[in-house]
Amino acid sequence: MSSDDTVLRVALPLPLARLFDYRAPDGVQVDSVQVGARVRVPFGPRELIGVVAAVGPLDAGARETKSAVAILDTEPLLHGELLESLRWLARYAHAPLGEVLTTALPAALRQGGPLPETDEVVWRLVEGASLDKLKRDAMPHRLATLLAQRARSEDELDDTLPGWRTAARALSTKGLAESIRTTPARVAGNGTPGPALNDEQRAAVEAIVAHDGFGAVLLEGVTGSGKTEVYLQAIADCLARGKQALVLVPEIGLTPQTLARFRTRLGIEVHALHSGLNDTARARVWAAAARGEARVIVGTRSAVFTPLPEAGLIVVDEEHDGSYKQQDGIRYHARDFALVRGKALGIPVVLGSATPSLETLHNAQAGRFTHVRLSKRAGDAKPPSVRVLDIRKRALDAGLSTELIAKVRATVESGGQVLVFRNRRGYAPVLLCHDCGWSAACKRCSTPDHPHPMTVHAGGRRLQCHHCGARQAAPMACPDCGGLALQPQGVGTERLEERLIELFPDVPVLRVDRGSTRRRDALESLLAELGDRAGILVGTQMLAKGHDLPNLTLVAVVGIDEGLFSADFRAGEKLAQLLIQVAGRAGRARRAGEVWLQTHHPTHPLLQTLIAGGYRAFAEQELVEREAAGFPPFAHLALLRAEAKSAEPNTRFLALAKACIDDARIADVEVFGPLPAPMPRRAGFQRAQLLVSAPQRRALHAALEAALPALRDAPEGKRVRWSLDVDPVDLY
DNA sequence: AGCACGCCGACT
DNA sequence: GTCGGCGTGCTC
Repeated sequence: MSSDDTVLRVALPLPLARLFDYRAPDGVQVDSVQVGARVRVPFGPRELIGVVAAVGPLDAGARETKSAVAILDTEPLLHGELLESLRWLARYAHAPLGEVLTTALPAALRQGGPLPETDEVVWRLVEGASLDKLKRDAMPHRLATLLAQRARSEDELDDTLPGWRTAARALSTKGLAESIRTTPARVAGNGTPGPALNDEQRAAVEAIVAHDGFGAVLLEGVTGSGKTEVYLQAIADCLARGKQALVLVPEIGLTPQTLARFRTRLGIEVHALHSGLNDTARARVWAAAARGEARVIVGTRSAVFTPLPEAGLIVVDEEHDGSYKQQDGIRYHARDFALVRGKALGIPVVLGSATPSLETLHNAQAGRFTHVRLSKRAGDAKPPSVRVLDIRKRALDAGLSTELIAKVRATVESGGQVLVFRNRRGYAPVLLCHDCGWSAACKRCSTPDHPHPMTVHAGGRRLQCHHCGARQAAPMACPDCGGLALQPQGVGTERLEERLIELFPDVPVLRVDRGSTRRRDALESLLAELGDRAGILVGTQMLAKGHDLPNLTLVAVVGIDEGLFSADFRAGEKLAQLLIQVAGRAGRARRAGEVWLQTHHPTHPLLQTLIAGGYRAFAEQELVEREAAGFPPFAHLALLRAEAKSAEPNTRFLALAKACIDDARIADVEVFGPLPAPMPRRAGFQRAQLLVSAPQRRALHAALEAALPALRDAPEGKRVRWSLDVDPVDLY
């Protein structure tokens, strides 16, 4: 075949489920273009950056074929395992490859930028440099003294001597110091040895490093049992074998403390990937990983797309955490994709949690995962005692019972710290008119049947919708009856904070939620400021993990009752995980911890099971119920969502989808709906959904595969915004 | 997803 | 008389 008939099949960043064919640019041999290289191509009136997905013969019936403008990579940017895993993801999510690649690549590379240089710039003193002329303890002198010990990289200097650059320039002008570019050393560094492991931890490390090839290990360890020590030992072993390690952490788990601990213990650079990085920095870490220079990468969800040419281990910390699931665009689950990659790479994948997801527990019980447990808290820390406080018919003060207030008082008076957990931010969840019963609802998120209340903020002066973000001033008088009896109903973190400050004017009261802690390190500095002093923390689930608070002895859980009666089949699992995680904050040091749980439903089965038997007992029972009800992990789900200004296009489109799936006649596939979404209106859009369920993945995918082409072409599909979510986590 | 083309309302 | 609203159709 002549190469005139050979074209590049390019995946473009478009929601179109097909590839586009181009000829090689003028003067470039088609055969020299590699699959996985980026290309700049003309597309209608504009130009796009795509990735060559295949090089192959021109389609027989093809019409015009344009030429690509330029090939951007001589070596493919994506290749081998990562490219194949991403192809798998595109098939699994029923998403166009181009969109998957857009999600997976750092923005700077997606937009056609060059693979960044990853050479380190290292500063050193020139030979025979004399520091005598430098003013003692001035910046140049301090820098020169550091460099006299050994050469240091710019990154290292950023960490150790802020503002060093001016001094470096001065030293350079004086001919005392110079900078050189070097390829980062690949040696495993000299780590600091950690504490001796207990028997369980040692067994866990052995279970991980024993794998020669793929294997999933569920590391189920109670809070404070030292999971991180196990990760660190397994990573050290991985590094010693000359391999790379990838660690995934939840969105709020990537604190400077965590990184510092990894760095000192492993003794080498640890590359962080999180939402705080700019595009350039992100691309640099990606490049360093792709070149095998980055040996340890710690990152949040999207770090699962890091290339690992010399992979040795993947760790998914807090594997049950909801932030691993991407909720828009390509709806991948980082934990599941980590397992896919681990299998393709032939390396172990560690899933760690104190409260494993039911999916993971089920996999472990089915023998697909190795299950290791850490049941003892490290050191002499004891598990916290739990007390359920029945508040039926009790007077409450800003949601707090008299007993609880007394307990808080006793705790802070004895110098301890208290965490008051309330999973509702704002001042109050509802603004109510006591004269006529009117309550403030979000105009854009409410329907006549489903009013969505606006949350009261700023001590009662503002209203805010937590779903669409709408904000407005709180009305002075009731819009319905004109009465002046408007009252905030219920209690949010803001109101709790206000009341606790009044009750305890002598101790610091810190509120920690999305409203108070917008900046990444704000929580850090708040907690650092508090230190070991007596004080009260009020907050949402942001407080549920991370941060060791050794002096925290009382956790007060206030108002989880809404969560006990949610319609979502996963609500119980999420609540149980949250309660265990929050309770785990208490007493991580020598002082024994206590958890006080205020509820109107002390006999609720979830609470009873959780308190009597812990998460384990809850999970066992929940698995039985899920199996009986035919819910995951005993069935596989896909959710087709549709959104439109009015309800009819949604129903039409989803009815067509149902018909398409039914017509495919795949055994055991069930379709539920079209139904209004649990939140039937949001930001002015009517929302509906269709749930597809099958006991086997294969059947589910066959049904979707059969139905999707027709749905993409159908005119009904153009009148709605629709998306498909395979393995949905939230059915909202 | 963009972007162009294409037919109906309030402005210089 | 034009500027611009967003409906629908196409992109190798």
